[in-house]
Amino acid sequence: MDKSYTPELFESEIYKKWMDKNYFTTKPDGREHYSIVMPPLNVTGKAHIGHALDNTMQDILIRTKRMQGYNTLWVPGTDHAAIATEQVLVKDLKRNGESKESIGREEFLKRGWEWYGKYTHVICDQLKKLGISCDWSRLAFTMDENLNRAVRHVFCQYYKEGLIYKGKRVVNYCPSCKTTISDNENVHVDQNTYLWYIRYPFADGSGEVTVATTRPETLFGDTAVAVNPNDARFKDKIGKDLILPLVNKKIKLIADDYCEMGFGTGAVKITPAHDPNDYEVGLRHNLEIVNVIDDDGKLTKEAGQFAGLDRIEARPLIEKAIIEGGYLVKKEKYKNQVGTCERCGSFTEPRISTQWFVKMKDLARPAIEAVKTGKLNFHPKRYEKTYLNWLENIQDWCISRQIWLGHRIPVFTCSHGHTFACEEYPTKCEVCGDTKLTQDNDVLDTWFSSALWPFSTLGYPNETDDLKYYYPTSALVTGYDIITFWVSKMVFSGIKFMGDVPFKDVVIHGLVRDIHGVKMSKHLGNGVDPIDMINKYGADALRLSLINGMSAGTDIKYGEEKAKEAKIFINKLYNASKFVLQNIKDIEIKHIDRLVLQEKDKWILGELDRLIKSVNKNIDKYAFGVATSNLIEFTVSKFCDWYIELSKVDLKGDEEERKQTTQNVLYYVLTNLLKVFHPFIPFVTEYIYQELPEHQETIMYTEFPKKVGARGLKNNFERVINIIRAIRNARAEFNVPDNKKITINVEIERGDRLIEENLDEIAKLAGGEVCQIVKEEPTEKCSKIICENVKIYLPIGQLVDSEKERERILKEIDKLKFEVSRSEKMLSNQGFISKAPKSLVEIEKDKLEKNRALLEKMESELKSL
RNA sequence: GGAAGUUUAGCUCAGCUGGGAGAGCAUCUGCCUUACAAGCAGAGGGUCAUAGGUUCGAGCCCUAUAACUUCCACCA
Repeated sequence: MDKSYTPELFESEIYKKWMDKNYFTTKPDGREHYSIVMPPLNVTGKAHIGHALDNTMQDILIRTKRMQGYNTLWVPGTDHAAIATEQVLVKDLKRNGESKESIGREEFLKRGWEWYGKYTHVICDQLKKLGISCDWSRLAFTMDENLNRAVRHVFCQYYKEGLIYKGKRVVNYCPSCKTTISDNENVHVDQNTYLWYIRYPFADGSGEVTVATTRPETLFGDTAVAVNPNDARFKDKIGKDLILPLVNKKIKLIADDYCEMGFGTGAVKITPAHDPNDYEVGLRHNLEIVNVIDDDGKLTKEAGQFAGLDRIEARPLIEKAIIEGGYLVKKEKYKNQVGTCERCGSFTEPRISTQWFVKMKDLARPAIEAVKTGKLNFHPKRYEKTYLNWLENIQDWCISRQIWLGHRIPVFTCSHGHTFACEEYPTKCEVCGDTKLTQDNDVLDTWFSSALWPFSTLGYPNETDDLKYYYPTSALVTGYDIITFWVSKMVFSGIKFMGDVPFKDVVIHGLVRDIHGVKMSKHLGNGVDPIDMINKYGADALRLSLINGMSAGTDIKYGEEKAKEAKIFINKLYNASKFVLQNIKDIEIKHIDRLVLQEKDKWILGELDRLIKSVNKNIDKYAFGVATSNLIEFTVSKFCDWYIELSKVDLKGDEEERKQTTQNVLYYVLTNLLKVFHPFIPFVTEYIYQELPEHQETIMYTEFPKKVGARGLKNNFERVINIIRAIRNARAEFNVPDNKKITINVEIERGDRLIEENLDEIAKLAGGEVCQIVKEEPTEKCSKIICENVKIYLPIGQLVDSEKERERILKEIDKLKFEVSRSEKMLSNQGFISKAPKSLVEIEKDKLEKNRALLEKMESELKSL
């Protein structure tokens, strides 16, 4: 082993070995399965730190379950991320003076495939560096032919059942991406703008109505003004004609409940083409629908002189015209929220258009039930609310997108106007046999294919063995940001097409933010590149730094510092392992139960047992952060700080049996520690494991420890630890430098074998030349400590300052007095005696007794000073 | 407008079914002790956001308040 921990020397080599040996691949067999499908990675660009977190969590589960003997399948995959990819491609074309239209749909798709082919391996290679143990032989892509088939199959199924329909709706439209986007992708941002109050005069000259708007440019699309039917101010005016400013068109004043009486001016302009509510109003009142914004976000000819102008640039010009026409009543500052496109950030426009929809109500119901009945569980549970709230208020799902990349809607129309959906490309019309067919131009929302992910990747719609065996999957690990986007869609799709939930547990994690808690973004340049971290600190360090201290479902503040810290810890583990290995060369490995264990051995094994139980429990609870902090705590504060130091006594001693026991315990503890650590930091644990005597081919397939296989571990070795601590404390207090070895004299009660057997250990760890038993206080000047029923005399010569000694004892006495009075108070409380658990009362009584005795001793010490 | 989360040491955060406030980093002191100076030993540092309540007992449970964060939502 190298002198210090250098992950770059072995990580990629180990990964290659794992891959070469096909350790990650699996197929159905007789065992119980544990399966996860990886949230598909976007093939745009590179892995970010969130991917690292998400996949590390999955890997922890998979590796643990694999070691526990399950048949573990982890399906990796990528997503075509249509809108984002299309944007990149279009930009590329533009650079070469080309466009989508100029090269045509077929050629464009070809380039898309080329692009995917080129970049898929980039992100996969990055994840491989992370050490994740998914079955790469099953790498799926949402656009693969078999997944395509699943999409078409599902679409047609919906279509046949009448769950898919084409309809007119006001939907969010991004003029920059030139496509419809879903409500989810429409991000509301605060905006400081104005509210324009505009006067709409009655046609007959009998006054006017003032309306307020934040979007004056939509005025050209107004086809009515609405007031509340109960509003006394307008009651007698309802039905009269108003003159639409600038256009000079007559529109009616209508009454509709949608208009709230107390709000604004009491009158609202109705623009059915550009506002979903107005559209509803329009339907009720049979209003004309006038579209004033075109595909490019420019005003249409309806806007007269403003036609062809960008809708936002036109705003001040329209304002000017309104003022000049004498229509502006006032303009006031106003804060509101506007929709922006999640991908490109430009303002979206609500626009009436014809789109494909999935009827959601019936699909949502069983998905809601699944959570309510506990078939599907969120971890942490509070995210059920997000999920339920969304499903319970579900709107029909707009699934059509006006782009080219993606799954083209499998709906065909013949020249006679017959329309039908078809799974495979049809040769003739289903109705009339006409062979002149055209396919719908739109493609499906990316989430339509992602919704099928848990079963499409397992072979659906074929009834494959994989599907029978691995579905439903065991857990889904993802961020809370896509619960509504994705998780909910998988659930209702799974229930609908597979008859069962797609997974039993949904494990939610938070977002990785920068160290100040700000969302990482390219724009701010505050992102931490996981590959950078791996290169600098190793994959294990990156993994550990992301997981350690993480608490379920909450955001993580992350900075490079954390990876550095993690590496420092792993270095510690590495060095401890090196120490063990150096000291167990050529030993005969014995089963732990066959050894004659000393008290310190029992102590560390007892601690190990507690650790193993805790790690098992916390992995089951998906509390990985707790598991790692227990692991680290054990490694540093139990194993390294104490046991390894203690072991040196026997390793260097001349009692062969003791030495062998110690060696075996070291071996046993390290082996088990590596195993329980393996799911979290797979590389270094494999690396060290391979150095151990009697190792197997890989640590990956060793049994995950459940408990320590030795009996009678309970003991009170802690006494020795406390004594050592007390001596160290006293030394520090009297400024005895660590390199000054002293004689430690202990006066013990008769038959205190624990102390008798650990004199060398006490000497070694407390900076003693020697630790010896005395019958009474030595004659030379000593500092005296009472601890754990042992009197300790430290002959530290001139350094003993009787004033200091007195202070020290007084401090001790104060503490004891406080403790005693605390116990007395508790025990004199009738409520406590009668209501608290008996064991607790007993413990308190014991404490009181002990502390009283100790206090007495200390006080007599003080007197003797 | 609705909902959720957070508030604990200078910083980043743990804290189990309620039973004596914890870790890491930072700071200070002493040590290059034969696994590790990327280290070891020791120390200081907290009105657990505020105010009530339940309880023998509250960081933890309940109610209200404040600040911050996030998600959802079509109010001109």
